[in-house]
Amino acid sequence: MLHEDVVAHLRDKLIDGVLPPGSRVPEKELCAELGVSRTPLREALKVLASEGYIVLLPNRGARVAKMTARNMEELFEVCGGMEALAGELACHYATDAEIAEIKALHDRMAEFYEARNLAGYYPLNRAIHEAIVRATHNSVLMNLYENVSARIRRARFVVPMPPDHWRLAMAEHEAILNALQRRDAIMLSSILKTHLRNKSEQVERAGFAESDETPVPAATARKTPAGKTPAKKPPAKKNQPAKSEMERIP
Amino acid sequence: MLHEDVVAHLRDKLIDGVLPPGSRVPEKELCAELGVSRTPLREALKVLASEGYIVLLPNRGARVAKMTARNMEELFEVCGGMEALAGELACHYATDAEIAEIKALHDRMAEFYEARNLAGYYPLNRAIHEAIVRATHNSVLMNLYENVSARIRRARFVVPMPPDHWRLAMAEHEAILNALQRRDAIMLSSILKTHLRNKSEQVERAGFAESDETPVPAATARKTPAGKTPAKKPPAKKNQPAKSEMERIP
DNA sequence: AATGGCAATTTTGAATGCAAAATGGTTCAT
DNA sequence: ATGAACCATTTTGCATTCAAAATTGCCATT
Repeated sequence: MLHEDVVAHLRDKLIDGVLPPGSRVPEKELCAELGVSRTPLREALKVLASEGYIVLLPNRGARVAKMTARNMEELFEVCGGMEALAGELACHYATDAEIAEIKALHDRMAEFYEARNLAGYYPLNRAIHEAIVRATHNSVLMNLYENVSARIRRARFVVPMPPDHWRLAMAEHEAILNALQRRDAIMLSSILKTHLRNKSEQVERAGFAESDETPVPAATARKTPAGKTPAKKPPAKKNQPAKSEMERIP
Repeated sequence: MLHEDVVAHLRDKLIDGVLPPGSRVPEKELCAELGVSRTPLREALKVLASEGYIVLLPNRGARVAKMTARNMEELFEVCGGMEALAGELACHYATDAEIAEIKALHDRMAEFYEARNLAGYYPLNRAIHEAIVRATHNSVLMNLYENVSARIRRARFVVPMPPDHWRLAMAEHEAILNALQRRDAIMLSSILKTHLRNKSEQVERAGFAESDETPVPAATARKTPAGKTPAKKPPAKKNQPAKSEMERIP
């Protein structure tokens, strides 16, 4: 299964930001790196484009999809809707065992919160949300959620976590678990949507100005940016919507 | 843009049921039919697989995704969640012009309802739902909705429309328009979810038992577009190799 | 020096070719 | 007769090749 491997590998690279938003996707170098020919690689690019990670420009190759503030907003809106739906469905369809499992995850996460261990907290937070989605027993929703949440995850490197936000998030998680245990669909749905909106606002406040205009030129091993030594651009473009670089999509 | 053409063409074929669920996707014949080589066709298959229309079996080619009752249920659940979200967002983001446009569509649809013209009614019904989603100004949601609703549309050939169901649907649409005009997000969201659930139940009642086990074989040029009247189960086995085709998905 | 045009190179998109796997049919042993 | 094993054919997956488009570099002209 070479094809799926290539898709998975590239998707991870895109989620992890190894290939920076706005940059070109260098077919040749990726072929060399993965040890495959262009055929399976191009197939993978088509798939990743349909998943929203990259954009295909006819006769001009692929570029990594940018993360604009608006785009993140959209993703959060959709993700919030999905989580709300997941909560509602989970209240109907989750088994007691699944709810117990989620409680276990929650308790472990709470311990990390008490210890103020963010690195331990994050994975469990994610695991809980994924477990809720799984508990819907709705594979269509699982797939779409995986896509949307992964696209959001691309932005995770810019989120700080102020103490009061963290406290609020933890309180919301208490309410989430509580509503799920009572199988209160309306309540769980509502809390999850609020939870996501808070996260969205927090991310928005953290700001995307920088990723809006990465002047990143070409490619993979960018030891030395060949193009135009962007080094000192940041202050200049702050207020401008900055379509300067990437918007060459005529 | 040859690649996109191939994807679009095949997707239409899949939505329209020209390639029946469960059947093999004959690469060679589609190449001949579309006048392209296998390379762009296979790229298209990968994309369609990621969109959920077909299933790729390693070293065994592609098969058209089946529509089981459970799968339809899942799609309707997700679609309902999306429409509810769309209604909510549309109340916030729609322009007055967009709402006016939706009202215009609604009024035209109402006329077809009065005339009991189902063929005229359906496209407008769909146009209204799409317009609501567009009015969210959320392109992520638009893309996902397009995918989910198209996958549901594959099942449309089995839905009858009893008079009282139609009356109920029309009443719901009145309420939808009303809530949207008042920008009552909660209400609109709720009505849309109910509206979809009703449609889902109606479709479920119509039944999918048949498509759960379509003995349909290879399927290249199906002149008879998969009418819901196979009616000839006995001879079906005779005409086709039958078993060697379908159930080899271990 | 800056701009415009032209040729060389690179990159993209699709067709073809080739090895491995699966499928189908036949033969042969039980 | 059943079915296990073998070989021929088809199909699949990927690599390679080829033509067209875009990008780049160079030079001439202003």
